[in-house]
Amino acid sequence: MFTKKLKASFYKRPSIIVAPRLLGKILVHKTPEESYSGIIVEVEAYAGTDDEASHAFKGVRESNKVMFEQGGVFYVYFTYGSHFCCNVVTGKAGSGEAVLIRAVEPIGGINSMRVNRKLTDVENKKELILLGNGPGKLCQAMGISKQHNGNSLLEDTVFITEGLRIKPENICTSTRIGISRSVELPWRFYIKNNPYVSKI
DNA sequence: TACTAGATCGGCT
DNA sequence: GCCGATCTAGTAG
Repeated sequence: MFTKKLKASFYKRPSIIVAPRLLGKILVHKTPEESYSGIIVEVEAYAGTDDEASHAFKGVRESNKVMFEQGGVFYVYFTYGSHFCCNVVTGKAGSGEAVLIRAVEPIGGINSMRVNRKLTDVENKKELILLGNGPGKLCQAMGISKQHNGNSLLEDTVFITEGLRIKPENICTSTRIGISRSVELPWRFYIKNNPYVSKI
C-alpha cells in the first residue's frame, strides 16, 4: 500500500481529471525522524490562467512559478499570515494547473502529528479528525511547509502512492471553499460519508 | 450549535 | 494599505 508510487504520467493530465483520482491515494512525507502518511479524502481542482480563483490566473510570479512547471511537483504556499496549503501541480509545463489537497485521514506518524498540531489528548478520538480536516491543518500535522515548495513527487521526501479504490458513486462534488471568484465551478471532490472531510 | 472577529504576513495595487 | 485556496477562540442563543 505504501510502495506503489504514482508515476509522472498520472500528474501530466488536466487538474480536473487528476483531482477526483487522487481521492483514496496516500500522501507521504518522510523526514529523518518520522514518516507521515494519510489518505487523501478531499481535494479541489484549480485550472490555470482561465480560472479566476487560481493563483495562476494573473500569470507567472515569483510566488507561483512552481505551478507552471510540468505535472508532478509539489506547490506549497503561505496564506492568512500563519497557514501553509499544499497542492499537486498537474498538466503540461506552462499550464499552471494544480490540485489543492484539503483533507487527509491520518494513518502513519500520528503521534508526531498530534505533537505538531498540539493535540496530545490520546484518549480523545475526535482529535484524530482535527489533525487533517483542512488544508492548513494537514500541512501543520504532516510537517509540510515552504521548504517543500517545488519538490518533485517522484522523489522520496514528499510523494503519493496508490491506496484505496474509491467507487465513482462514493465521490461527491461541490463548489470550492474559501474563494471569492469563479465561485460557481463544481471543482471540489470528496469521499462520501468520510468523517475526515473538512465540511459536508 | 452558529456566528463573528482576531491573528498575522507576503504579495499585489 | 488591503486582502487572502485559513483556523481558532470567544460570545450569544
